[in-house]
Amino acid sequence: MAGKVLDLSETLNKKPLYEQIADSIEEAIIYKGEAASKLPSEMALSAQFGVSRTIIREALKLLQARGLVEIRVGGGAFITKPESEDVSELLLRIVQMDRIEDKDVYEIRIILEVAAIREAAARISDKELELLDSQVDGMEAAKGDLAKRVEMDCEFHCLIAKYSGNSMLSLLVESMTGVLRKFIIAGIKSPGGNEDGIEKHRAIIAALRTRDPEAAVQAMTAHLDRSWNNVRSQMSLFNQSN
Amino acid sequence: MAGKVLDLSETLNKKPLYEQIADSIEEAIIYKGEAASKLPSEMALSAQFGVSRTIIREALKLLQARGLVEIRVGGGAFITKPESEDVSELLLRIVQMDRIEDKDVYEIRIILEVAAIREAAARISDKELELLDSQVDGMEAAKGDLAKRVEMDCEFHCLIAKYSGNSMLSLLVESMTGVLRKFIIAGIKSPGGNEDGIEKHRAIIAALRTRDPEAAVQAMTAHLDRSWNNVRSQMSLFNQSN
DNA sequence: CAAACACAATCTGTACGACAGGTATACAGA
DNA sequence: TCTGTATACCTGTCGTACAGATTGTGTTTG
Repeated sequence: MAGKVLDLSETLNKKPLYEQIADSIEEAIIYKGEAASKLPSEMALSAQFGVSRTIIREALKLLQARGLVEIRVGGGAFITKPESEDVSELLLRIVQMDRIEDKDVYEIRIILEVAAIREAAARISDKELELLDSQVDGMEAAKGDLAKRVEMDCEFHCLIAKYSGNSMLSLLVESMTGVLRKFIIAGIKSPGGNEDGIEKHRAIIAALRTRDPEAAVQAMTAHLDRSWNNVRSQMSLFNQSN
Repeated sequence: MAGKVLDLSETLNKKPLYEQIADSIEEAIIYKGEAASKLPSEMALSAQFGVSRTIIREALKLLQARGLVEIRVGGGAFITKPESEDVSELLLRIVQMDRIEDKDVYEIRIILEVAAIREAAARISDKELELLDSQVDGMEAAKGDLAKRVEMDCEFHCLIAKYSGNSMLSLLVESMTGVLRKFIIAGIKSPGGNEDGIEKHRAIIAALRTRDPEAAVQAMTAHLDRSWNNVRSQMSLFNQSN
């Protein structure tokens, strides 16, 4: 009679406290949180949820890995939006652990970027074309600086995806870029790959300028096919000499 | 003169201990770990790395969120491979927080699945065609059980992606399925959507059986276009009545 | 008056100890 | 041989304590 009442909610909530708290905070972030705003301190959250600071910290670690918060030492936890970079990291791990073949990964690049440029060609503005121009100018200027050259190359392709007008497509292309970076580097390092790449990028812009989707697709396909050949030869060389 | 010697290693290692430990364990998992194998206990890791159990626990939380380990109460931490489900969760958060439009998301589905079926048509085996048949049989049998019907529908599309022979494409289609689930549900719930879907799936198999890529693409496109119309009308209804 | 410096409050990082509760293994008994 | 129980092991949770980083404030100085 005087026994404790069975708490069924606890029977179902097998999940440890730190996960429940993490999910609870995540929900609050997604539905009510503004980016860059500061979360209460660990002490405050501890009091607010009625759990120890340990739990709050472990929950924040989960959220940090989910890309939802950024924790600054001595500063606090700030809300951040998960980005394509987070997707890239995750995909990269899967690619490595599942030993997904290079050609399979590169083929996705072709599928996505061809789809992107097809849509971009029909809707790109003059201003956006100019931005692409200056991007290639930057690539040419950074011809000697591999890191910068690579970064601007990646940005070029991401820009086209952005100009497709499809945010999801843009997100995926950006995510794939993180996975593809090693290929892009190999392509630039391959004999003549640096100059050839720049030339092909200009051809892509020229095709876009005609607003003819199929011409743009063809220019992009030509670039990616050539690039893949360069990548393959460069990487097989690397593997042999390694 | 008697000032402390600058410790450059510490200058570079700005990252907190728990992150360093997490990265260290991650590297070990990726390069030397076998799936399902058990990690040392928190106490053992604590001693091994020379840090407190607190740090180990927080590091494990990071790895848990990265999809690299699964922590069982009283059992221990086990190595797991990150899966498409993890990608789905991440993409779903981004889609929600960035308010990416439904049509943009659905369009990616079309792009990926059309690419998948094009490759699958050229290489699918008789046995795989039979498996697709039985999958649709299952969908028909589960016509009344929405949850099961949805799951088998998703599996059907993932199977085709798998039969494309491209692991990366398969991964992305599976990941997108997690994001698209609400659309698939809406499509089935729309008037006639359930039966129509099953019929269209059979048409897809028939097209695949001819091994004609373009015929298969057309069947898939017809299905996805029709489905999208159903989804839109169903979701706008839902939104109005909500 | 303004700028730079110093101090104080706040917050995260890290460590240690303790106990509850879940899991699995090994041993004993039927 | 099978079953059930006891035990060792392991994660979950809590509390305290202190170091180090950051930020804001107030004072001092040019």
